[in-house]
Amino acid sequence: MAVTMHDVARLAGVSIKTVSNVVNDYPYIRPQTRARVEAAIETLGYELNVTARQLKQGRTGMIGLAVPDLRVPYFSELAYSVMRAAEDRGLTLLIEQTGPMGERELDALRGQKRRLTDGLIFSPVSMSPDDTTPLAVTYPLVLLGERVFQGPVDHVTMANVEGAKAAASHLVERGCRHVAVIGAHPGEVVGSAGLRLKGFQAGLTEAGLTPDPRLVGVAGRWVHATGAEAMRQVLDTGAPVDGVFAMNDALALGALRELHRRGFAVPDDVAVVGFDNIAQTLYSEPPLTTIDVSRKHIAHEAVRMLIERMEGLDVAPRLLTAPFELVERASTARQGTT
Amino acid sequence: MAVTMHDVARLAGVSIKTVSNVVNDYPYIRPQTRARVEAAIETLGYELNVTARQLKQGRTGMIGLAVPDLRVPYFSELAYSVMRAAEDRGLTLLIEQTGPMGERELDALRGQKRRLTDGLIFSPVSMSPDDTTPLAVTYPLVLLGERVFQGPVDHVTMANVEGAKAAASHLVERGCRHVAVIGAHPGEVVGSAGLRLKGFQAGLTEAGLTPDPRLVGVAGRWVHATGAEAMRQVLDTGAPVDGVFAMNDALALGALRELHRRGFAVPDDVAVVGFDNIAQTLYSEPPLTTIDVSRKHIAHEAVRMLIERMEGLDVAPRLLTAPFELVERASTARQGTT
DNA sequence: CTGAAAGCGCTTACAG
DNA sequence: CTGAAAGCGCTTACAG
Repeated sequence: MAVTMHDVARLAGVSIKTVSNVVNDYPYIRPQTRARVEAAIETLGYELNVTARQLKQGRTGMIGLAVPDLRVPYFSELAYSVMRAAEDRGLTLLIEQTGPMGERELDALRGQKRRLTDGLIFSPVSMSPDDTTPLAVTYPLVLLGERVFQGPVDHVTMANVEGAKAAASHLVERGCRHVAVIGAHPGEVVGSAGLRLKGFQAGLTEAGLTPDPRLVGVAGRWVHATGAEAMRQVLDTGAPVDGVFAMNDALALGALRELHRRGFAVPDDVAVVGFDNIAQTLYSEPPLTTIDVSRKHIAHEAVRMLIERMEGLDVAPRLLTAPFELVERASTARQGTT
Repeated sequence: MAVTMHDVARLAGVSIKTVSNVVNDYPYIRPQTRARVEAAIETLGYELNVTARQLKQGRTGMIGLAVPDLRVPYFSELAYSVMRAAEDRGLTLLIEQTGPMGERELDALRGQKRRLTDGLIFSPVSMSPDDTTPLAVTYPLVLLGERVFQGPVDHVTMANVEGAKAAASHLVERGCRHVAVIGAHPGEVVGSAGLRLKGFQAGLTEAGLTPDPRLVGVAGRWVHATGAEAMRQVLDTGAPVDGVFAMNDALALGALRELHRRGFAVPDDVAVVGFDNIAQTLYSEPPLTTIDVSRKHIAHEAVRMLIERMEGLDVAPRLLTAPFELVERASTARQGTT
């Protein structure tokens, strides 16, 4: 078997309590005792058995992050940020995938992995605001992302309405008069699609423009392919288009591709704004203006709230809204400034 | 405290051994005993304590995957594939980041997380083939990726030379005569940069072309920005260019951008081939021809080899080379076929 | 500042 | 098919 504290204690001539004290940086240890123990650890190549500590302490030091699909840049970048935030707080992050459509969300919520973590940060896709009962769990849980739940848990969301409104305003200020929106989910009002549509239309209305129903492109999933398809449908209506707000960057990149295919110049013929500020928007042709919702901020706050719950904080569910920022790039540059 | 096996045993009127048997699907249990135990589990809401099992069994059921940076699409797609492969074998994957330049590779190799996993799949970036001593570890380890190590461990690599050669041949067959390569690391011969350069030049030579030193673009890191920069430098030499092989897709997308900026049409003026087949190559403008090295295959084989080592297989270090495939898209379409 | 000892909740030979 | 019991390797009051 492996070297244990008992072996170290024996060699150092102390009790295992003292070894434990040294390993855990307990302060009041006589320097020479500490030195003897450390020498013994070195000699034997002792390493703490984390599992035994976990069993005794009733904690694992791990937290879970459940996202739909790591292949989607938004989620891999989110995972990056949450992992960094967790490390900053001395926690290990266990990433789990719930499937592109959230097929395995219930597994994540109540599966055996929950016994491996002290809490969960959960980014839902398929859960309906109508049925929040699966969220009534007995462990610390923080919800992430775009849906608004009245549920019994803490929640970090983003400025969907305000961000979309800023995108619309930016396009109008730039001179656009026929602004399409890509990514709508007809009938959905409390999810990110509904909120971003609402903000977008508010931005147009405030500028004195009337939203044109022909310029609303529907896209169920928010990926490149559906963005191109929705752009195609909008253009096929024959309505004039000189600006596009896509509800996320993947849709925007798909729309960009369809615009190119049809011979539209971006930004001179059509200006485009996305949402999320994923890394590849820096390198699209042209680089994409987008709404940054600060994943770093979201990650940091989510970890902070989760730790508070893990430490026993007992207050009503909290809702935090991360700030946004419009990042201007070439896809909305004014003519002649490209 | 939580409900334990003892509580279940008491309620069901059996010993905890029997409860354990039921929980672990031990076959020979009298049906009515099993039913009583299952009823008790249901009544009490019992859940197995995974940590206690881990301590007793000396295994955690987790394996680690150490990659540099989840924000890089190649690695997030790799993580996706490895997680799926691990799940297929009943293992939980713990993803770790070693930093964009591999700053924390040694931590991953010998840090405390290694006590949380039964083995490690490690994708190194900064480790030198000259010093493989950090790889002489006491736990099951499988190396992933592009460097060739003579080290003491199993290794899954990809067809770097052959894939690059196929890319070069494809460009030549298509009619290119002035083919640039992007991503070279001067002086490096056994890493992926060296191998892909070698394969590329072999492809040209075999076709009777002479590699032009002005057409070798150096790029330390392989990201969009350095790809654009390397493309710029190659074009600035004034040498004619009608084809580009980029050593990975990120470089290719950066090069694509620089070509657009300068007014080159792709593929009509310059054809471009990348390497890796990351998802966004499907949606670039134009979609990118690239070398697919089958992350799914790599992931599956790496997990398989690791499990064999975890089960005690004691043979000499093995080297597996994943197959490749040239994926043709519009960035190398012949004139008139776009 | 340090020691002796209980116990976290399982699994697993060993018996029967 | 099932039970009694040891023990995985720690942490932690409790004493001193």
